Amino acid sequence: MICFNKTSFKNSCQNNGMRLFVLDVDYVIEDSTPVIRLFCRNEGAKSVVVYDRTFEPYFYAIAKKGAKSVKKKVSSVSVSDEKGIASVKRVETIEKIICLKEKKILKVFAKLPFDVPRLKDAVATLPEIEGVREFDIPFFKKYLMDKKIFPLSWADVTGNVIESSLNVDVVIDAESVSAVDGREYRPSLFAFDLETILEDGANKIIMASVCTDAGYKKVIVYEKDNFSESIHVDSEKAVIDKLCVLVREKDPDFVLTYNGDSFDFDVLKNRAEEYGTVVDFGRDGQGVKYQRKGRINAASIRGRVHIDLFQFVSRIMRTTISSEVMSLDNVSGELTGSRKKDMTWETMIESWTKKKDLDKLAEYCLNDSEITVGLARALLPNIVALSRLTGSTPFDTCRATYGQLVEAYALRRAASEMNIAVPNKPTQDVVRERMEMDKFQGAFVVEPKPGLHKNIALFDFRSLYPSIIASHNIEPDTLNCTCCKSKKENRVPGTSSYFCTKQRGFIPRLVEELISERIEMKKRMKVVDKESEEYKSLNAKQFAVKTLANSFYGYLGFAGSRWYLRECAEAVTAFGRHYIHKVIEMAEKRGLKCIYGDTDSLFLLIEKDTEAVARKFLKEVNSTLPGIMELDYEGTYLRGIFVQKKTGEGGAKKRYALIDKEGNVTIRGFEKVRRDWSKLAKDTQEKVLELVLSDKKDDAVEYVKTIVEKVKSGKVDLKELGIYTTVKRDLNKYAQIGPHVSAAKRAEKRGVIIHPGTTIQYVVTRGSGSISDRAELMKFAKNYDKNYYLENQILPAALRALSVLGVTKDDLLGNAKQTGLGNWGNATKP
DNA sequence: CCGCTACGGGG
DNA sequence: GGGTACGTAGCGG
Repeated sequence: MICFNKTSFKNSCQNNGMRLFVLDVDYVIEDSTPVIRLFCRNEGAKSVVVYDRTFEPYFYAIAKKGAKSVKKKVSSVSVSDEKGIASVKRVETIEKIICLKEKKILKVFAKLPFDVPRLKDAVATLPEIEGVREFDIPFFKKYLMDKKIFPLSWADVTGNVIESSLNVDVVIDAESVSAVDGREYRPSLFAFDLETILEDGANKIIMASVCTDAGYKKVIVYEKDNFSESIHVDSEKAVIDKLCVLVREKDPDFVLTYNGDSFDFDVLKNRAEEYGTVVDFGRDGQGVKYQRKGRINAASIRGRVHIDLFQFVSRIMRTTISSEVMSLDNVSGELTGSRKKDMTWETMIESWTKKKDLDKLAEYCLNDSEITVGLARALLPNIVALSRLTGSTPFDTCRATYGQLVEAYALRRAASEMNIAVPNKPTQDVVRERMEMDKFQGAFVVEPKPGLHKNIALFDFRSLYPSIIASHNIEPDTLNCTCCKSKKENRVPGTSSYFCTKQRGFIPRLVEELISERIEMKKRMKVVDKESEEYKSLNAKQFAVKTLANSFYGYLGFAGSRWYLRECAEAVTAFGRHYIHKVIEMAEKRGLKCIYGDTDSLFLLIEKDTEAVARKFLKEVNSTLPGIMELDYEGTYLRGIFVQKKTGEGGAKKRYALIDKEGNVTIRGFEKVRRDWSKLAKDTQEKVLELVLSDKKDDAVEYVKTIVEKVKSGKVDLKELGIYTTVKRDLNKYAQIGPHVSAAKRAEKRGVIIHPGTTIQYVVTRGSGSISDRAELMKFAKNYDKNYYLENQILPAALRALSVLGVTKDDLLGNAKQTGLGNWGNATKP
């Protein structure tokens, strides 16, 4: 522990209060009392934990009209079951807003957070009670809301220093805790990464690397190597122990991983258990804890924040990132420009089993940690801004879905600012019911006019759905109100529903505020130096605000939502279709053809004076749009290929490729980066798109022909034809035998051991039977099935881009009388 | 068409 | 633990 003068701290804390930066929050039970723990840094970057014993669990109960002596009855409620006895501690009468109206309701206190869900059932079943509220909000969240404390912001704390077993500089027993402004504090960062090898069904640790934002970089290894940054220890166990020592020594606020929740921490925990040791990264000596969060287990470290960047990327950034695969290599390459070191998985295994080039392996391992720190620098401003905006801890923010962001924000604003008793979460049955309902009509899509187009202007509505929610006052409580019944205003297009025009709804109010805040931020950003800290922080804030505003529409139609109403979500898309129709109509009146439109964007063909005509059109459209609705002109593309991609419902989905004046190529919706396609197919498709966009269709066809010839000749390197998949379970537990399982099973018969978690690479070989019958692991493949690779890989990938230009399979095959390679299907019969 | 299964990232 | 929460492509029936 760092040497620290507790006496001076004590004086300061009692007299003036301490200013503390809040990193994380939880609670424990001590002497049958809930104790909130705030994990903080003070202004001198010392680690401080605040104990707050003053916060009591409670929920609300709403009495029926005319019910008598309700308060007394509720006060005497008590539950006794196998979990023990729980009694209502006390009851207060307070005023809260429910469905836009102020009401007197009961605030029912309990002794323990755990008692709340039990007591609320007992209270809810009383004949005098109409309903119960706010029993379903985690205790620590309720604390943050009621105290108006925001994570990653400052709090003023007074109290007494106490002794504790926690591994921190000081612990305070708080008398008061309140939010306060403070300077920017940058949490310290510590990334780590493991390299492992699968042995006897377990992932064993080969080495671990660490990298801090202060520039400390090391690799912990237990085999000899000459890498300059290696720390040598004598066993796998020693790697774990040394890693823990480094974490405690560097004492970081944030521990960073890429997929640590489901990989690195999982491996660490399993190996530590094997050796009877503990992954002691935290401040309580308890090791890593797993918190179930839906599908994943979130690895949490008491007193530090484990940020799993993969979680944040795959949940929140996914729509912002153009790569379809959210691997560290792709994501880091796109966001920071640095990619992973080139090392195939096979090389890695070979390096380890043969103990050769271990220096390179160590260097590769260290690079992963360095890249993770770099990626964190790019992403943390967004995580921080979202935490501050929604009031969620960074631990929760980086693992949140869009729905959870909205819920956290709305809960905060409603409960702690607007005195609203928030609606309950739906029960499982209600969620299921909502999900089983028929899908409602979604956005308007103009089917792409397939083909290669020139001089394309792109327009889109600025924040279409948020603007609609705000402009038309859309939320459950304003739908079909009694006060606006006789009016014709604010009707949902194509329906008889309407939204109130007299009383502002809670959700439209929040959304409108978010939109106008963002406009202010954007304005400020225009006059601020782009390299400045202010600009970067504004950019992160406007991203947070935009993300949140855009999520409200989804939340209105999300089955798990507290503010769900199908009619509201339907109304939003109905207004959306109405507006985009209107713009297309205006374009067509002016002779501008719409070649593709989706939800809020449209591509118009403008043959001559593209820019000038586009700007004039924009001005005309905007003069007709109501309120805050606005169309933007995004720019012009020289050429674009548009393709139809049939999906089950709703027709065409985004699939197009564009090239602008500078030669920048944008590709959307093609499968160029999916790993279940062979490299040859992906490369072919990319090359074809590039050639077509450069107006070289004939060259593209010729190019594919050369590839086809190469495939037919049998001379393609098998490495180009491998298809990757992961074997997820024991091979005998698969009910459905796909090609990869089949290949793995065959390999097993030849003595290869394949455990769950192994990524295999297979090739479809020549012979008879189904594709599964002929799939072989790369290392056993002697040849390849020309027919399969043409039919299922090269031709579909190439035609995806070329068929819209009238190119057929026969064109690519060079002639129409292919007989030697089997059945080509009916579609291509001459 | 529906219903079930497998998958994501990591090594 | 103020309970336990994904979304979807792809295939077989």
